[in-house]
Amino acid sequence: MPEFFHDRRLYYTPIEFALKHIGGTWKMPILWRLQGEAQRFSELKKDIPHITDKMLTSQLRELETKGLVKRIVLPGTTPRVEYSLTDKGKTAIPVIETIMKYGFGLMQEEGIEWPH
Amino acid sequence: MPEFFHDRRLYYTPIEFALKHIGGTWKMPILWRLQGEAQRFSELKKDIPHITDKMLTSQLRELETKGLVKRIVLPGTTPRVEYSLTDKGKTAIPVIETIMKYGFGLMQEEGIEWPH
DNA sequence: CAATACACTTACTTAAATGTAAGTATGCCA
DNA sequence: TGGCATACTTACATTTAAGTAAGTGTATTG
Repeated sequence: MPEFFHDRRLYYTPIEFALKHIGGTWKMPILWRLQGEAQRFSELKKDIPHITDKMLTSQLRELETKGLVKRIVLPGTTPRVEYSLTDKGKTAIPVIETIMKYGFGLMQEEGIEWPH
Repeated sequence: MPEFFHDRRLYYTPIEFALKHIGGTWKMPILWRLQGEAQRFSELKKDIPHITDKMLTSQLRELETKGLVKRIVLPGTTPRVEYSLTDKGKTAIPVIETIMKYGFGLMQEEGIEWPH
């Protein structure tokens, strides 16, 4: 049977497994922003329109749990937390790029404008 | 605002738009099987473990509506229907391949065996 | 001393995706 | 004539993802 259990869940395909890591509304947009420099919670919030505190926190936690993102509490009095990609997280970037380009292509076919 | 309406729905990113076309549990596995030759409903059902009639029908309908799949009723008495990729559908294949390879990579890291 | 910034958490609700089970029309085959 | 195959549809239940609203603790700023 082409299927497997992992972490109390049954997967049918490698695709499903991949999307468990980077799928959903917010994970890819978050990972995408973490290319290059580490970003603070508040910076991610500013950069990703519509995301709520709760979604940003929960998605970052899941990405951390899966080892794609690293969380670093900066020293100091006021809370300051930085998020960055791990090596594992970096391997997702070309995948995201492929999907994003595909999405842009579909948008173009539909005549959808994207504010650049 | 980097966002747009399409078909009564609000999208925030091209990624979301792309996954509306090929996302979910079944769409990519279906599209993947339609590479090469056209496949009959019953062939797809046999090839895709765990998929139900209802899921296969609904996902094929959505893919048809979005123009990725073509549905052809074969002449004859008994119902015989063939599904194949449109040109638009074919552009999804390299994207799926990328995601699938990424999924295999993640599985390997986790030591998950895949019956080949 | 009150207001604000930051990075969260909690409880609850809504919406979307998926699954279960059964039924349908047509015609063929034994 | 009864059972089976094909390609569906329908009604319903469950599961998962996402959203809403409010609150928390610490510390700085005016």
